[in-house]
Amino acid sequence: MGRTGQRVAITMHDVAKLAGVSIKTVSNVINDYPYLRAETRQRVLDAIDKLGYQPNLSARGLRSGRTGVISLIIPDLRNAYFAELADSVMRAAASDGLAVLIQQVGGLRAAELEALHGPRMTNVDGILYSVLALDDNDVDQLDIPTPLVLLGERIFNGPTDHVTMHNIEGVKAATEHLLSLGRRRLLAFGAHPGEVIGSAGLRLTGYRQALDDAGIPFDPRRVVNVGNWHRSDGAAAMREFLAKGVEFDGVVAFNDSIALGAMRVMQEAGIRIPADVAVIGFDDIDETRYTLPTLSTISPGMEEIATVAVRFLRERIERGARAIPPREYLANFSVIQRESSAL
Amino acid sequence: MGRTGQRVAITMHDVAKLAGVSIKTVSNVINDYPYLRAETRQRVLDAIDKLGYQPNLSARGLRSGRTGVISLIIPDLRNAYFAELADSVMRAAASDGLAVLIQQVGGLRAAELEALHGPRMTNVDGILYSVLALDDNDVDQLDIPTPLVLLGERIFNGPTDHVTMHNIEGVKAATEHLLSLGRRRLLAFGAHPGEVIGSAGLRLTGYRQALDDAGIPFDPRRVVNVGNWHRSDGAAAMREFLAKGVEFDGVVAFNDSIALGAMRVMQEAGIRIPADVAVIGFDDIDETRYTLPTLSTISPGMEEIATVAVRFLRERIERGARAIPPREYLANFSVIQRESSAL
DNA sequence: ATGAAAGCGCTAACAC
DNA sequence: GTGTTAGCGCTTTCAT
Repeated sequence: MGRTGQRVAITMHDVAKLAGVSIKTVSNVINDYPYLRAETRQRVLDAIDKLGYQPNLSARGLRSGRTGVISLIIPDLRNAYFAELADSVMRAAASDGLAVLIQQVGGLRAAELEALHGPRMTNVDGILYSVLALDDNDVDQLDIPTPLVLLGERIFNGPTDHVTMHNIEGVKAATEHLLSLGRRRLLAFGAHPGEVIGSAGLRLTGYRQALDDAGIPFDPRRVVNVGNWHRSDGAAAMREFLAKGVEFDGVVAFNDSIALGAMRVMQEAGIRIPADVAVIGFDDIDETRYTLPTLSTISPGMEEIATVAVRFLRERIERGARAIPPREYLANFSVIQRESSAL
Repeated sequence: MGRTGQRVAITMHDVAKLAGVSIKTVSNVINDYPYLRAETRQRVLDAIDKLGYQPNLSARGLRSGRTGVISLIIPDLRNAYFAELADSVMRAAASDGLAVLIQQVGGLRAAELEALHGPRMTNVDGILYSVLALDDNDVDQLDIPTPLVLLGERIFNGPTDHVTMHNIEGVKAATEHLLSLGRRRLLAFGAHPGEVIGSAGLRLTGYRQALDDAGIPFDPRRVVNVGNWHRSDGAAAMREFLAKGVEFDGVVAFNDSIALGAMRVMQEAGIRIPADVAVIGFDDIDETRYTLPTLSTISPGMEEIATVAVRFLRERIERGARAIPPREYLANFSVIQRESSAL
């Protein structure tokens, strides 16, 4: 069959014959083997050019065990956060000559396991896995032969590298920012009941720490659960919360999307932002710069996360999946003040 | 070397030995060959299970010429439109058992050509190509052995399938919608000077047709160029346009992102939407449902585009890249009226 | 209904 | 510096 979808493919053999050398020499040229006569190399290069030869990546992958492809497991590209993460990862990977196979798993446990253990992993050099459905109890599931780097907050102390953000410190800083504006009745917006180790759990901890440090009593009525973290979920949760009549003058939202959904609902209800309620989000997705008002947020250092994650993965690919002890990396964050928390 | 990154891999041989059958029988089981004794099949299945065998996709790809991977060439995932397109394509592909390798080319000509002609294409069964940098003059570049389906507007009458949207009719309907509100001084927002065949050119044509049909003279001062179609470009273009002092009471934006950027700038300038200026966009990206005001738009039938494009590509993969004459498919669109063009 | 054997295109030992 | 050869793990004739 030969090259995908085509009946006849040009192989190294054809190039070798045309250049009057052996197939090994062609391989040497392609792989930049240094000890080649310049004239030989040029003859091979000419032949490659003339025939339009392209190396067959499946064959190379089979023989060498390297495909030049890494897989990125994420819940959902419609979530702006993950779309931006994917973009950053692809840029970082591209500069290492790696292609990225994105696997959307929609937060489904079975799909995440399939992506980790299914046959597709025989075809990629490594996996970047943004954990959502698995948690600390599933650490065993991460013991796979393929080089693996974890993103996200659900699993710490796994058998491999983990690159993530300062969740607690970031939300603590966000909360302190609203406190510094004189706001005292702050919503923790985006909690997941009972969760401790996921993003929602950590961020709630950051919120509580900031209140504690400021000597402000924690009021559980001001903890608002938001199941998923899409805009629509934030809107729905805020609608429901407003119906309860609990007073508040600030919103610490656990991500930007739900902050924007909530902001929209508050504005419908005649609440002025930031005059009546100050709002801060988390993620610094692009659209926070263009909403009305623009949204203050925590920039979690996504570019840094992507770069480091790809570097860690490349190191594991090159030196062996288990050759490096597990590493933990936390990217730097910063508070971005915009109109939604202006003075 | 064996399975990626691991020194020892379990192969069909191991399974065959354990099950006491030949390697061919194992292959038959895996590929659902029907004429197998149930008992044999079960014995093989048990052995697969026991050993944790996974077929090596590189080997299968080399031998069969099928990798089960298609590539999606798009400019940029940070653009919500393409993120949503990628999501839709991946869902459609997943239901056919295909994985998707996303290649971000950033609208760069060299990168698009590389994605079409580079070695990576030997590793995928087919390519979905959202054209941005190439145009009608590059039709020859599309003559590749890999099955190919085009998306977007830059190239018509190529040698292969083309799945796209009703650009002219969609913007015409958008324009008519604002006209039906009594608005007469409408901006065509997002033009590309001199472009005819791209999205911007087609959409401008739709705008002009609607004006012509309504007997309203075309005023070139109300055609606003916007280079890229990101939010920030829309904001910048609107800022510049407002400085000119040309009056207007409606904006027909050529995509949602620039509409949102422009809306934000108009609101800063004290313009009320829709009271002073009605706005309609194009694409129906998710966030148009949550902005203030929500954005009226044209829904271009993206789900349909993704489904049909994947189906066309699958047909070409199965029957041969050149076995089917070129097809053209236009998805259905609809006008979505929201607050930005409320009465 | 199952087995034997060839070979997809490449890389990597090992010669020379 | 360059050529020969084996073999990665699978699918696919061809036998039986």
